[in-house]
Amino acid sequence: MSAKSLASFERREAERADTRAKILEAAREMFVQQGYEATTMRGIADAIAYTPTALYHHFANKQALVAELCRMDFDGLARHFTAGSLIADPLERIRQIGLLYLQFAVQYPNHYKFMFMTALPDNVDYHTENAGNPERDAYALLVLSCRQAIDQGLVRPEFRDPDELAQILWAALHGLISLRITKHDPWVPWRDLEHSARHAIDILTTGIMRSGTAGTR
Amino acid sequence: MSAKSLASFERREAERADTRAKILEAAREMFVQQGYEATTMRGIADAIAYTPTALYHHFANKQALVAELCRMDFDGLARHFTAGSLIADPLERIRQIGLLYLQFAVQYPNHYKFMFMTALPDNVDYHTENAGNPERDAYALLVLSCRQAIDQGLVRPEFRDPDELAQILWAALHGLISLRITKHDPWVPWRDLEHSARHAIDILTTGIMRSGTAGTR
DNA sequence: GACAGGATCTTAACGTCGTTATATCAGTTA
DNA sequence: TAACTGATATAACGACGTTAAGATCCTGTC
Repeated sequence: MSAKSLASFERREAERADTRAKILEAAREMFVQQGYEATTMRGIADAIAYTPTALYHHFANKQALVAELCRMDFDGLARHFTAGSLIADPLERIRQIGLLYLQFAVQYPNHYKFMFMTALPDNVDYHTENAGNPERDAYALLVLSCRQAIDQGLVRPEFRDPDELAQILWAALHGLISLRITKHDPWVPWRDLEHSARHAIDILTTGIMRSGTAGTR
Repeated sequence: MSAKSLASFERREAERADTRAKILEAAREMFVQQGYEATTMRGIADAIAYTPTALYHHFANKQALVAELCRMDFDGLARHFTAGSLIADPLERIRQIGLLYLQFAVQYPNHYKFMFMTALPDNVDYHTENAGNPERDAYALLVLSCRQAIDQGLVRPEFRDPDELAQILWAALHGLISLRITKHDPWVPWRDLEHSARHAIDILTTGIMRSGTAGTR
């Protein structure tokens, strides 16, 4: 392969990456504004002046496209958390993680909906190589904080399992967020989300703490 | 209108109600087994040997059909709770409501998914006249229990709002349930649902209680 | 008993979706 | 220049929710 051919090969590859990025960008915008179901392959193609078929040369199908967006969003969430990973006190850090999580959900509700409220088929694998790394995986960060809280004797002895603890804490906030996203009826007189979330975090950390521990906040 | 015509009129009405019930029954079964999206009007029609068009003479569209099922399921949930409404102590009753809620979700996961994890368009109204009645509306029962707990001085003074309290409690369990329904990946090492739910209820009630109150369970 | 009216159901179709088999067309390579 | 390769387009398939137009059958009236 000549030097020239190498250069053109690289150029072609760059072009390919470019249209791929354009597809993702258009898909992200449509998805964020209209949600998963309302976003169609035809619509994405229209937005960037391609035919629907062209998308299938860059992504196997709609799910693969959407899995790629998902991957990027999980990375974004992890980055959203790095600021909070510095606080030393585990319980205080858990509180901060909760508030950052809420902030992410409020800021990007459709991303949130897609990341945590959409069941993807089993064959779709959107996990990065960062799984388990607390600096790149938000769940791992939460588990780590729980483990430290347990190890430092801050937690009631009934709750020795950091994963279970992390799941309970996560679920409490996810429940508040997802119920509001899903059920916007007048049936339930919803209270202010951030206010409720702060109270929930307060209740949970208090309920977890070994009685006599300082920091009722 | 003669006596005979009245009788036949009633018979026709009964027949109509009968096919309507058949549609609902088939729809429920398909929905419970395959979920909302996978259940098609054509499929329901096939199951009861009608054409898809026939369904539209009984329900305006798929959403209306599904709203009717929803209405019935909310009634079922409320009935699921009447057994638990008898316990006198409010906090203990809240614990029992939580466990019954979990039991319902485990027993009818697709009903649950449909009732609490599916966003219906705003124009769909599936609320019965029972809204607000603690004996027929599960949310109202939970709010009532929270209000009684507050009134009896069992709750920390920060949490005076029974609706907010009810929403936090509900959300904590809903989060556990819905995350497991949605995210069945290997990314998170999920713990046993019932075990986690019992711990969550324990954490929440402890976190809510005015310190010094008896019944740490 | 014949006949109009209305309710119930069917036939056939429309427009949408995700997806794919086939064709086209450009740039690269030989 | 001719073959090759990869990106894009055309046209179509089958499935979906839904609907317009007709068929069928029972009812009540004359």
